[in-house]
Amino acid sequence: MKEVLPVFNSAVSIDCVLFGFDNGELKILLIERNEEPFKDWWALPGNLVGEDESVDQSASRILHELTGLSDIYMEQYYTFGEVSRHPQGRVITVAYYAMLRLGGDKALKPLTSYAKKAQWINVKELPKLGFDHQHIFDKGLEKIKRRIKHLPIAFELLPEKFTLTQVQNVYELILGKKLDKRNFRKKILSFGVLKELDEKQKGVSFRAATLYKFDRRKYAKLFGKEISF
Amino acid sequence: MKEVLPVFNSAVSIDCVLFGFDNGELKILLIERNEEPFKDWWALPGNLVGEDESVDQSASRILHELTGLSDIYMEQYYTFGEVSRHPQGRVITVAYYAMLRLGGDKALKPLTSYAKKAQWINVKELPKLGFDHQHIFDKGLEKIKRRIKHLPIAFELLPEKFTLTQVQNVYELILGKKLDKRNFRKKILSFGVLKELDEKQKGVSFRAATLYKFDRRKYAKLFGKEISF
DNA sequence: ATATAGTGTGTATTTTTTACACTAAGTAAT
DNA sequence: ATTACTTAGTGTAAAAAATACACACTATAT
Repeated sequence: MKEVLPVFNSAVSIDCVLFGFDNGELKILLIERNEEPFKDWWALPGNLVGEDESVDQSASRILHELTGLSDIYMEQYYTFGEVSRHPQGRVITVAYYAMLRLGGDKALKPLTSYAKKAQWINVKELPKLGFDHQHIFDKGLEKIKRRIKHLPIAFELLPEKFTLTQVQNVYELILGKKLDKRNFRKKILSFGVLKELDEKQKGVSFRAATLYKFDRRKYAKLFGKEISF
Repeated sequence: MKEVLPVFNSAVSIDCVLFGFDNGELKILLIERNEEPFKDWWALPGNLVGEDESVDQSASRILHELTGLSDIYMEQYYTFGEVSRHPQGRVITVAYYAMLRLGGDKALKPLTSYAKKAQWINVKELPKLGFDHQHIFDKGLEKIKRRIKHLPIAFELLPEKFTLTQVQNVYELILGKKLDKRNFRKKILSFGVLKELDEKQKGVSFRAATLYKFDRRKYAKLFGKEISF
């Protein structure tokens, strides 16, 4: 298959921006690096692409190795290719994002010594990140802001069963503004991707809210909202 | 600056999908290759990224070398990273698109022997393309479809001065469907980015249409249309 | 003068978006 | 059991946006 090898002009890496929602907070998954450069710094989970895997496969593998998470569907959103973005040489990085339900259950355990640990960190209290990862994160946040306005993708952040107020909280956190309760409910239900359950919220010291779940089938049929001519 | 070179795991290339509108047709810029692999095939203008240029810079340079075009603002839209997409080895490619006004004036002249020629080709009569370029093109077309519904970016395809009917033609070609004339005009003017000129279309054997031009300042302020909550 | 071909325009209807405030239900404390 | 507290849950009117729809105008060519 390989006749003439192309010149290798840059290494290629993956960086992952994983958003999670927990305890009313929007969080992002970071690792504490155990290798130079930026040893002991916080950074996005990322590493070099392998020679025998597609970039999509690579993203899943790298995320798994650094955090122990698997079966996370991530979407590619941008490739960062400034010449000096990596201090040790030319590395072009392909960025992925995903939105995730956090449940406390899944423990984060790096499977390699490349990361000391992986941790969910509130986006409002981000530490200084290595490389150009702050920039990559910023673009990722922009991306999901646009995204949740087109597809009601934010359900991925929620537990299996959730209340409408929780959904609204997620939207408000991502968009960074308050929304009207009645209008929000009308709208979100109008997408037709939520199924009302016979069940109520438990363990609260006030009127329990109805639980809903997300209908993946109907969701799959939804496409972006667009200007109509 | 470089302390430890990262492993080179893949080469990185750029491919450009340039859309142009001319003579009522939506066209795309292709080159006829003069090098293996796919010698004598049509392909998207593309080549390897240089070590001392960002991917954005690279895209401009490569386009220039293969077609003679310069000062084209291109936007990155996706990175294709399947393992075997290039028959000679691992090459991950970053795809860019742009929309361009065609005027016949600018001649296309490859500045390197890598391409025999560059030519605008009607998207309805695309030849078989080398590599996975058909796929890259398809994704690019999807991208601009979504794009023109959010920003009235389609003006980039039109000459300096144009009629509303021309604008409508472009939209109909890209979206692949007929639009209502009165509603289209109402909508497109409502964006407030068109300036009506005192001038009329020339050289037609029927009532001449009013010419408009595009107001870049107002355009810059426009952002995507979004779901409101 | 007439045929032709594209230009240019308005209104009524429907749908979507927005703004806005009170009652209902469950828990906890007394 | 009454009360206080806290969040859940609901409707309507007004404004804005989207849609559907048809004919007269005007420049040119013959």
